Amino acid sequence: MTDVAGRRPTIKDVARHAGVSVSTVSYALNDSGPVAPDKRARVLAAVQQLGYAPNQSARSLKRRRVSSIGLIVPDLRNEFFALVAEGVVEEAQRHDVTVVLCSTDATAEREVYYAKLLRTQRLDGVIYLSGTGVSPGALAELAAGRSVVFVDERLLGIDVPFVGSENRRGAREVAAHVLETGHERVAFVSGPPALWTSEQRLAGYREAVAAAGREPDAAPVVVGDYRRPSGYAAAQRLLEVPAARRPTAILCANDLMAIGVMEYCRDHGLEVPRHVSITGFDDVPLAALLSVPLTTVRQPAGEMGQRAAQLLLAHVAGAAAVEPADLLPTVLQLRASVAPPR
Amino acid sequence: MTDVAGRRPTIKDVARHAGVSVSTVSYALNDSGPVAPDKRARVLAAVQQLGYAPNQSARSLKRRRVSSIGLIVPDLRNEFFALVAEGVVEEAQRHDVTVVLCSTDATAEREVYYAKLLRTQRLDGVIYLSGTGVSPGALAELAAGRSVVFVDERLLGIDVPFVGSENRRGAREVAAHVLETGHERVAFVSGPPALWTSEQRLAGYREAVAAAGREPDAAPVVVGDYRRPSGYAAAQRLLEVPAARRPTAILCANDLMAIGVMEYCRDHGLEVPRHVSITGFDDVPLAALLSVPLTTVRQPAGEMGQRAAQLLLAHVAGAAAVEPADLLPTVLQLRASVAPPR
DNA sequence: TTGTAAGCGTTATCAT
DNA sequence: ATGATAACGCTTACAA
Repeated sequence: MTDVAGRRPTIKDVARHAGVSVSTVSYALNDSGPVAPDKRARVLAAVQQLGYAPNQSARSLKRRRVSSIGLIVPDLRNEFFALVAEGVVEEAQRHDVTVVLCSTDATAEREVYYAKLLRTQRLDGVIYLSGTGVSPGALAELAAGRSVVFVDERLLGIDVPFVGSENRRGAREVAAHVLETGHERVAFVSGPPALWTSEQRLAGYREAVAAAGREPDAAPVVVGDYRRPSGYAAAQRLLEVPAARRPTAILCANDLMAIGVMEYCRDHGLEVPRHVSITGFDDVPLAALLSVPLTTVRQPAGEMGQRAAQLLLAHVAGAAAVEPADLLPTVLQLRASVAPPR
Repeated sequence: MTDVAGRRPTIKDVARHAGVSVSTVSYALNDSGPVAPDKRARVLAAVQQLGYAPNQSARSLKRRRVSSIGLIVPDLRNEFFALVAEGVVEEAQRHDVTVVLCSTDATAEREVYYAKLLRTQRLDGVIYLSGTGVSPGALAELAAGRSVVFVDERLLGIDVPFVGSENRRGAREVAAHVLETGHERVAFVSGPPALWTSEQRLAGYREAVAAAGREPDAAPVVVGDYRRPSGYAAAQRLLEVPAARRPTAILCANDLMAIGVMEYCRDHGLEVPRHVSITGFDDVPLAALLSVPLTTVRQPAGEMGQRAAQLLLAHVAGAAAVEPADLLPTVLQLRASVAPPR
């Protein structure tokens, strides 16, 4: 397959083999210059015979770009992030661009580690799904000069392209739905305070409560962290009170926490939705498959990833330009986990 | 932050700034040669001031390795693969090695595309989770000379390091459990025929059936494809028959198909496990959260990813050597989806 | 149309 | 201990 022993063939080997110069080979392979038909054929044949593949490092060094982008996600085990990642990879593949996967476990430490790493790697761009909301020097630096697109989570104080969905409207709608169903005492389990999505979803919830003319006191908020156990803990705090003060509906800032709440209910003999109605946010595939299918708000996860990649690649690879993207629409998913109280 | 306008600082800039030669800078930064303490300090200061970060393309070109590995997965939306991916990324991070994510949607076409791509990229190695079992030229070529580790799915006819679990024993155990529970008419929904895991799990099932002294006829097999809809379809075929011939237990070659079977049951008024017992394979996190928690076989997904990365990096980066890895143990997870018949 | 040669930014060899 | 300098393999003026 190769004809040179030991090392992989280089463009020089191909040139020699085809009896042409290296530039001709390069021209032929990249369509970057005129090449006589017969020489082109000889080049292609030589490439075939030698099993030649250009060295990307050399190419990147010369071209000053690496044809790959970074993808920073908090945790692939959260289906929402997995869906976004699939969207990104699919779009990147269309442009023969490679995706470097960085999973941070939602820790600031690892987010910073990767921000630095990606800077060193001189990637063409980065798609950033923050799990912490922290915006320390390293991240600002990452964004500086480099092409970065934030997805899902928006970092304040940095002016960077962003792809997200209508968190606020989604939250308002699902809350309004619950209130219209007749619930008097509702509660909200929010995400981590520093995050834009947390803030937006909470705001939507409060708007709905206000629009329904309820006292804010009748709509308490417990702080969670978007993970399942925090939903469980929140349920404990909310439900271990005298029945008269117990909320009849618990709205959660994401599906994972809603599942945590459901687990608590199951463990403590509370039926959903008979005793407690529950809602989530994201509509992960799992949501519809739960013991009690979860009423939630769908974010177009795959599309978000895809659009982010389009946006980035438009900057980077001169791909077709894309609208700077407003907030993508969310869709209310009505399922069995919400019913009138009592 | 940078002092040269427009372009990013190079090692030359650092050298000039620190008043030393480029080789000294290189020595200082890589601990690859002797450097006087004061000069080292000056170099570090210059690096800091200029915000210098070495150009990876140049470094890779020179070093002849890129410090990154490829990860080919069928689909991150399958939690099992997401878990493996997390394991890989975590281990890679420990060695400052970057992971290039390739998601193939379990199509041979995309598997081949990525196999070629990774070859061109001259990655240091590839971790390969096949979703098709195809082993055409491109893949063999990928494996040739390159460091490749297969995970979960083993490709026959190629001698390559492999990390997997005891599929056969796991399947045998769960099947034995179901049979011991008293089921007379059982059925199996297998994975795609070409895959090693399919074949192993089917073999385990058959062993258990034989060990229980049952006629093979009393234990039919329906072919699925490891995806949810194929489980649904299989259930339809198995359950739309006269009650007397209907299996009382359906064993599935993975969790996703088991979920599909459950959906069918839900849609057709069949209670699990009262009318039908169901089992899966993988133990994805979702399995325990289903309306009826699923009896299944746990594969140590994260650990598999981690070990694969260790194995690969030992080859590649001279990391600590690792045992060539036998099959990792599986663990039977007994849950509510199995009960005695009737 | 084709070839020669000058970089791209590192690393590492070899003098000093 | 330090510094020139020659690769690494490719792209792309520029020359022929």
